[in-house]
Amino acid sequence: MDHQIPNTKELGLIVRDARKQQGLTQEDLAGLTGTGRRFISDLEQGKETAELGKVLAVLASLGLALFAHSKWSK
Amino acid sequence: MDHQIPNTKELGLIVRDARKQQGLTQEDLAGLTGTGRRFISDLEQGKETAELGKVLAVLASLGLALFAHSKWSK
DNA sequence: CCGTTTTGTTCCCGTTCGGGAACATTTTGT
DNA sequence: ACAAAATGTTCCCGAACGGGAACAAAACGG
Repeated sequence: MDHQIPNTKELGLIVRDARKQQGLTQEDLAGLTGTGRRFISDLEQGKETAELGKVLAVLASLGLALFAHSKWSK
Repeated sequence: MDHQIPNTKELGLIVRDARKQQGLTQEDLAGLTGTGRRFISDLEQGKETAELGKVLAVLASLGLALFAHSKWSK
């Protein structure tokens, strides 16, 4: 299933859904990605200033692949 | 055209390509997104710690839509 | 070629991240 | 309803972001 990511709030929801679907707690996910529970909480709340690298790590841990689709494309 | 984004380096390349395709300088893009030229340069170089919200703003300015695709999906 | 433009990199510096821990609140299960 | 677990939130604090400006190097065009 594909989710568009227009903003950080939306991303937060996606992360939360994926995490719950896999029966993980925030603490579990934090452990898997080498971050802290605070970071996961902030991310799920849509914090704008979360660091990109860690966000990608979290997504990867959840088995979520990111794609950029160009409208103009080519 | 779709690009996968496994890490920040890859994202940097995607941003740069899209920017050039549209004939924009880093300064132009920085202006469009309300950031600084330094941020754009860092981003294109794959800086891990770039702030998520600004990254999304840059992608939007370039007409790039982001998608999360779940492997397990459903 | 050589001047112009673009980009990479460094500096200063105010602001903020995010880890860890503690506490409050909410959610969950029985 | 109640205890336990999970999550939200605050604090302390070292580390680093990123804007702006300046300079060097690289890319580009005529």
